[in-house]
Amino acid sequence: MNRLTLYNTLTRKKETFEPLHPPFTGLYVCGPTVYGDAHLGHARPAITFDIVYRYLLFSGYKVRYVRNITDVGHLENDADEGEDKVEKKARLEKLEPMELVHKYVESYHRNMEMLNVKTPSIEPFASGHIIEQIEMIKNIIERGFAYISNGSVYFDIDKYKKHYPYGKLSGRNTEDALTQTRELEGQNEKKSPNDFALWKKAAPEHIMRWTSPWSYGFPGWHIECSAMSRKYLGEVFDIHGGGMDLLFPHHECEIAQSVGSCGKEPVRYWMHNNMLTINGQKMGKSLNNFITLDALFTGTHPLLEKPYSPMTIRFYMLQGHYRNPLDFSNSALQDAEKALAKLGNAFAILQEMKWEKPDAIHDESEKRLTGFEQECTDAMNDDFNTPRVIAAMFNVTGIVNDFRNKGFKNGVSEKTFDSFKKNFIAFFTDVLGLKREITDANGDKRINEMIAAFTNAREKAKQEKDYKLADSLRNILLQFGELKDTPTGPVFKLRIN
RNA sequence: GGUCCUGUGGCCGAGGGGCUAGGCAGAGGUCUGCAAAACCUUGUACGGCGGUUCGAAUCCGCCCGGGACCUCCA
Repeated sequence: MNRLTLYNTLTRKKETFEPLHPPFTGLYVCGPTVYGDAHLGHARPAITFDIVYRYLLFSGYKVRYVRNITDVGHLENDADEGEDKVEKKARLEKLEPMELVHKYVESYHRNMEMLNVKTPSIEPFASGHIIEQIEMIKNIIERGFAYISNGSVYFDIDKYKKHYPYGKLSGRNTEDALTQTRELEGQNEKKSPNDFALWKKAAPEHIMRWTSPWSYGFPGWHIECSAMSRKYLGEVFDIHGGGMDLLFPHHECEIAQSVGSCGKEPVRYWMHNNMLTINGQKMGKSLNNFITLDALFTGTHPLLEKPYSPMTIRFYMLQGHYRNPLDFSNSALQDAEKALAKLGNAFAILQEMKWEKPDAIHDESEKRLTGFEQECTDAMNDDFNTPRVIAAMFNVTGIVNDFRNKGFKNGVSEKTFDSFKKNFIAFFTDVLGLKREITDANGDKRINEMIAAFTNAREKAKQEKDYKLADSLRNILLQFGELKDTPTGPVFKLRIN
């Protein structure tokens, strides 16, 4: 049996994955705070953990995948002061907070679907779990790790540190943080600047607020993940994922909250994806280089030379390892676009290919196709190494193309071919979640007729050696898809997206 | 300043003490009305200086460069 290993941020080592209750396993990933359109930065963790989810399923696990939506409590800055992000944006857009949340959740879902990111098993909203959050805060207070101050509740880091280690995930100690922390206004409610809010008393103008034992208010930013992961995955669960930027303070606080409320370490394997840069530069609001996914797909951002399809983005991200930084540039994306087209071409050929009895078995091909599955699973088992899976796939495209071009004269055995075909298709579609964006136009009869009219007209022009007309007809067709002249006649495939 | 990551051929990116990564571009070729596409063949490499070792791109030290978090960001 192949063993999956993954890099655990908690131990800074690759570890063998052993779920608590096999074959069941729980995966929790920090989803977006929905106050704007999803951008490239949201795509990376979504795709990274989509791969984790897909591969766990592929490996036979029964996975419960929880990815939350944060729609309350995430403040404009992390000093536990400032405005709620959702509420501020709602005011700017003149919408009810719930209306704004709905709008951006829809947009997020649409983008994720385009990227072929599978829907999680559960997608809980922070605002839908206020009661669970209040209960958890009560637990923390009962166990003495939080205090009430002016209607707000804060986590008591100093007290917690007397019993449990704080900072073990992010590898930092609070003494350093203390000396580095700036003086921030409104921190007088806290005993120590390291303390963080579990519950905030709402100002009178605050719309999003709920009743609680302490005040009419709202939950702090970190507590929703602790409360919801516990509710759906239990006090201790297998994998928690998110972006590296969430390591501190968000995930560190999650651990403190869970341990503070029940004494148990909540997460067995912490996984973090690395960040993105654009043209070698950090993606930041002040730099105005945040590219929304919609802008990317339509090519409307000034930094973009052209639109890039969702599959190009997905493929590009999978060409790099999730724990390394990834730089976005026009040339890199255009390279990826071409590479994916090539791989997709081999995939399409293979999909339609049937085994034929070869004159002779070609040992080298036989060997490589037989080893293909192992290469792919070895790569995936090694901390979800998608770049190596992709390399393994490119390594066999030559063989596939050879079969197509030269037939099976130097072929492989039926058993080898069938199992290879099955595996290639499985890794392409199920594990990597790729799909071709070019398709046979077999859905709409009228469109097929129109395409046939164009291709037939071009063939006629070619026969009459009216190449000028033939080329202009081809140019028209190329605007809508892919046209290939094959020995058996032209084949047109419509582009979707 | 603190904590951590990283430096691979023209470019992007895996690997990680001796065993071909892969892609894009470049060069040559097949096909073709031409072109494109597709396909085939093919260089160039591990930031610098020391050390460990029979052997280092891979381990260790120092130096130089890039980045992340510590402030809103996925």
